Amino acid sequence: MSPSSASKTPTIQDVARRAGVSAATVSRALSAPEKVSDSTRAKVTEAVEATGYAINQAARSLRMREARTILVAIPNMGNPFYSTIMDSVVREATLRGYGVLVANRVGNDPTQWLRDYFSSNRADGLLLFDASLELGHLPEPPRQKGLLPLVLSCDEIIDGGFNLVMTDNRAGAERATRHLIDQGHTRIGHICGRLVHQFPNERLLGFQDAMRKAGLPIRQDWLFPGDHSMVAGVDAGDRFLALSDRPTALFCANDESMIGFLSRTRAHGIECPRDISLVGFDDINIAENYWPPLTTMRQPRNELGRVATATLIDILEGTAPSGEGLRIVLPSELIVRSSTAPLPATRQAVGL
Amino acid sequence: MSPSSASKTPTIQDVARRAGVSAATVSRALSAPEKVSDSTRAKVTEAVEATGYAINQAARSLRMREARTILVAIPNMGNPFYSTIMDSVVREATLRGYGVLVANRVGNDPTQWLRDYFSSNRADGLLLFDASLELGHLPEPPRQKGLLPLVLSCDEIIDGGFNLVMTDNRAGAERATRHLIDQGHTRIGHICGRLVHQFPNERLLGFQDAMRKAGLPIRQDWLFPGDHSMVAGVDAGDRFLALSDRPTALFCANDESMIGFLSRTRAHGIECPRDISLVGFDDINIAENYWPPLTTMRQPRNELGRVATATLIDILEGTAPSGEGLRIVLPSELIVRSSTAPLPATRQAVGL
DNA sequence: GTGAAAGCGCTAACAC
DNA sequence: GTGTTAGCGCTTTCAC
Repeated sequence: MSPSSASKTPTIQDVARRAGVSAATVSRALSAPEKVSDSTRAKVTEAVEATGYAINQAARSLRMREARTILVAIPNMGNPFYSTIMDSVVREATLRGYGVLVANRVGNDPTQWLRDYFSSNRADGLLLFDASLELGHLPEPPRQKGLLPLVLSCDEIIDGGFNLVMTDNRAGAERATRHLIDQGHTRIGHICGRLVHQFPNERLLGFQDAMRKAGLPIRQDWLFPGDHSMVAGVDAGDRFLALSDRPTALFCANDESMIGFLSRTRAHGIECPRDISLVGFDDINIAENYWPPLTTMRQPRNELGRVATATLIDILEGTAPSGEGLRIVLPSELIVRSSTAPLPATRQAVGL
Repeated sequence: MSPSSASKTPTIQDVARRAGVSAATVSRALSAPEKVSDSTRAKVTEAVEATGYAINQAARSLRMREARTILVAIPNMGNPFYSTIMDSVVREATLRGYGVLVANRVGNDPTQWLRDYFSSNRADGLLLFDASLELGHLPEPPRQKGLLPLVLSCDEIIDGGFNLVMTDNRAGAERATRHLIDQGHTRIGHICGRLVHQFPNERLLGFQDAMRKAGLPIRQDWLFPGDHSMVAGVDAGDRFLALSDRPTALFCANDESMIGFLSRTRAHGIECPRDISLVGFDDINIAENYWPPLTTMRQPRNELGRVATATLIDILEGTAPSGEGLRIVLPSELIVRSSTAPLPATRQAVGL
């Protein structure tokens, strides 16, 4: 395979020598083909193939002061919702010639661990999944050189200055809740997502919107705290079981907490949708094959990942529309399966 | 924040100037503190903090000919099994000072996409999850300079030369099947994992081991083809439903295909474990909260990710035991939940 | 359209 | 122990 006797990986010099041109010309032929004559380009192309040359990214990064790499920060990689997004992120980034680095928070300085990636020239931009974890700690101003955060897919409310790509959480939550109302339910509760400093997030707001518009009361004891995890759903199930006066339907901030709730309550004889109707959010892979199949708001995860990545790279390359507090909102979609059912007329009559 | 008026990110020269030493000394103080006097070290430390210096990885990589980065190749990132492993991979790598790059296959040359990462000096080593996708295409010899593959968590059978970190798939599969046998089942089938070139994989082998030892027949029409996906499980469900003579229990190559199977067959009135007992493999997060809660072989996913990463880095740094066809096998564990039940005596009596 | 030369920030010989 | 020097492989003026 290796053409020359030297076992080193070929450099641009090797290509240049073989093509009978200078290294500068090879560089140009590769990154700006139009600046080079046809014959030269052909010679270089041949030489590249013959030598098996691949660019040394480290050298390029050093010289160009850019890593051609984006950093993806995920709070909880095990979450199936995020892991699916990752797929489209990596795909889009690869297509555009960017590498994808993954970061976990390690250590206890919430600022430093992200910052280091940039100051050490390892990444040019940041894709932050789920704002709750880090947003408050991000260095100011957020858009300082080399730190271009792009937040996506959070249901928290983000104050300006950050570039966002997200689903229409509030409208989606309202749609989900309305589905319950349309089915005749009036006694409706909510398993909440993460609340930052007790502030309502977008999905809670959407839930409230729907309830208010329908003239339905929002009962505090039917508002279950949560954090998008399955155990939060299990906890909500416990609280539900302890209730003397129970709702007949629940809007869950995401599918995982819904699954936790279902699992716990079913173990205590509560049947869904016979005894309780549930709508979730996300439409994770398993939603369709759970029992019962989950009614849920589908987020366009592939689009989310693709658009966020494309936008970030556009910003990095200076081709983004503006780069100033961009806000791209993608629509969600109600997927009706079997975890919701009309409230039986009998129960409706007696006010249950 | 920025101490000097220049807005550039500080270099090692800035630190040197501030500490009143040479750049070489700063470099030494940082990477080999024992080679430098106490007082110098103190001055350098102070200067680093004052300037907010962070090393430029691109420059370091260029100079050292190593990227301090590992590449993780995952065939299907959406799979909850893999995404959980990723978490421990990133954690361990970060602890050891390595970055984690994620790769997806893009384009159609199965060799090139991985190779490029190394020849371009972007990654020093490879963590290959699931061998089926790429192993046959990996360049030979596999352990050529700069290409140190480490394969983990595949249930395929890998011929030597690769470094493996994996679960005891064969023994685990045998254990799972034995659990079914212990419950009185004799009519047992299997939803297969990926078969490479029709060769039995380790889990199929383990299934066969258990059946053979128990003197039970392995029926071809109860061996359902699969690929670890949920739809494969759904397909298996269809085949099962079409059977005139059905097994009473199934060992599923993984939890996801088990879930697909459950979902499809339940929609047709088959109740688990009343009508069929099922054991899976993996113990994915949702296994506990599925309905019924899944009996399954737990893989030590965190350990898998941690050990694989640690081993890879050990190899890269030359501190691994050998680096020659290493094979680390981690134990799996039977988790009994509710998807399996003893075969009712009545059905047993009539040979069902 | 192409080449020569400089330099990105770092580390490793080699002096002292 | 510490400084000086060279050079990793690339891109980019600046000449021609």
